[in-house]
Amino acid sequence: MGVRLFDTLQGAVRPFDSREPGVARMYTCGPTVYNFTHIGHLRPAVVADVLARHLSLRGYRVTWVTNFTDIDDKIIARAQEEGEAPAALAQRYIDDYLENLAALGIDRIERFVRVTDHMPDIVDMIGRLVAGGFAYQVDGDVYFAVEAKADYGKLSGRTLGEMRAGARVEVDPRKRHPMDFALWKAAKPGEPSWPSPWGAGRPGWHIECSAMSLRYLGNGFDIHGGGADLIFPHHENEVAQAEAATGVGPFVRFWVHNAMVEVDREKMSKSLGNFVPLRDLVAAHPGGALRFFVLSTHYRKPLQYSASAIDEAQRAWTRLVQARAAWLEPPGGRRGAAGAADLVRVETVRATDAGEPAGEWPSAAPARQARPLPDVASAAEQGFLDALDDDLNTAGALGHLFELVRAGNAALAAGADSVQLADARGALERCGEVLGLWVGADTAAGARAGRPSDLADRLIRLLVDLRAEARSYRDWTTADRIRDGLAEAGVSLDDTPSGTRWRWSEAPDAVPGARP
RNA sequence: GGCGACGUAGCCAAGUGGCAAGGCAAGGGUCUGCAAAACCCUUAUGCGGCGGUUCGAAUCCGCCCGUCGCCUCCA
Repeated sequence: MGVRLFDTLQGAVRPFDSREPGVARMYTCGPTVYNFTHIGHLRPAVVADVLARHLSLRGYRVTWVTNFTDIDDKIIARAQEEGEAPAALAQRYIDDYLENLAALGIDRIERFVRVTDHMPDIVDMIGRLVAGGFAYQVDGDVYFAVEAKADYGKLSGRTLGEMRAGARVEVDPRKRHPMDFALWKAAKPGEPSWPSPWGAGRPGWHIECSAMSLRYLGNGFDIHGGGADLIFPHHENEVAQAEAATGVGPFVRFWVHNAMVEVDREKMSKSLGNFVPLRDLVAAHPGGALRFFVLSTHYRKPLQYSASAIDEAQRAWTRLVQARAAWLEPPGGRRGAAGAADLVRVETVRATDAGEPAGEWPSAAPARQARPLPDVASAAEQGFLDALDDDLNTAGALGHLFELVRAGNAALAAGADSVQLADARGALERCGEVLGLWVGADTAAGARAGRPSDLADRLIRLLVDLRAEARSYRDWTTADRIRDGLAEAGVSLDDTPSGTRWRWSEAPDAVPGARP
């Protein structure tokens, strides 16, 4: 079927086709770095990361560029409040953002670009706009003339006449049209500035993304992503600038926008002050669990944030992680080969895709039927990938993943060993990897505690063996003491008919030393 | 006022013309020395409301109610 994506400009899902076959070029708008990153910034990054991973899987070489807006009015204002240089303040929050990306396994970004590193590109582009009659100079400022671009408003689906100019901000009387926006702002005394033909100043907000995306990805690149709150005016203005400057459209083939993260049914945002710093969440939850939370809702629907919603997501995520661990190393090791095939047939109520007579509606639910686990696994993986193809339907994809988990766990409970579970385990591993769910799953607790994991593994194994010995003598006091002590140290034990398996507890609170 | 999303179980959430996925929570059972984990069973004759189209509607159309976003801070 191929990948299909919703494009904001056309307002519909359509098949993804890139400018150059086999290559997908993507630009996402990063944060303005004047405050801590919150989960609202995380959402577009996770969505783009999954999109990048999925496109790679579907055979595209993915180039992904994202930016930092590291100079603007808010940064200057904050820096003055804090008595700090704007560049230093920006760097602090860039570091915060990068740390959070790393904690979440967002590792497909090929290039981070900063406004302050691209002044020549920006000045050059503004110059072209002025020369082309799309921009004009007033004092030391340069404005884009929206009336010079006949299709202005096409991305956000509105016309100049429909907009209430000045509804929230007083209109600058020097502008020719109220909607005209700044490309270049003259520097006030004491502000950072860069030279330009119009005098010392700094770029307006929108021009940077046009200039940098054109430089690194070329005109007509494939995907431009970001939060839905950027559609107007930011992306609208980007389109206008870029198409005015290049004279050739379209600037971007697919505009991909995620809906907002909300708190108490209100958008989370830095300006409303209702945000939770991402670093706090990262300290308390594995990256994979946070990704699960974001991906459990389709990216074009609002996502309600709450602490309990995160906890619920982590519990669900833990189910995936535990299945993955259990299938790799069932405690009993090898089993006899006799009757092995029966162990991996699992009950399933899902109707098979084949077998329904065409043109006839089934009148009753199909009877339960046993299917070989490898078949269930490949069907689940297929369903998972089809869901991602369908405009990145991650919530639907997760449904398929849990069906696979139930089938695999059932086989495991019936006595299947790691060899018999290999297909299911492989499918689970691959699917989870596309969503980046295994971040923090393996050694989360151990690594946080800063313990050499080899040593910890050996000591824990020793205690588990001692407990097994105590249990064989029916010495329940000693056995329970070991189990309780390990639990306190963040290690959970799973007794099964064929032996005991241990794992790091997913609750970081239980791990001494996990927090600084 | 304009433009655009959205409303599915106690909660979260897929599904966009033909059997209402999945998860969390809850209850019951199996397993266990007791637990935990895992497994099995149960939980929406109904998808915000009212009309309409259709053999058939959560899905298409109309009206209404409600929530959210954008209309130069924003991911």
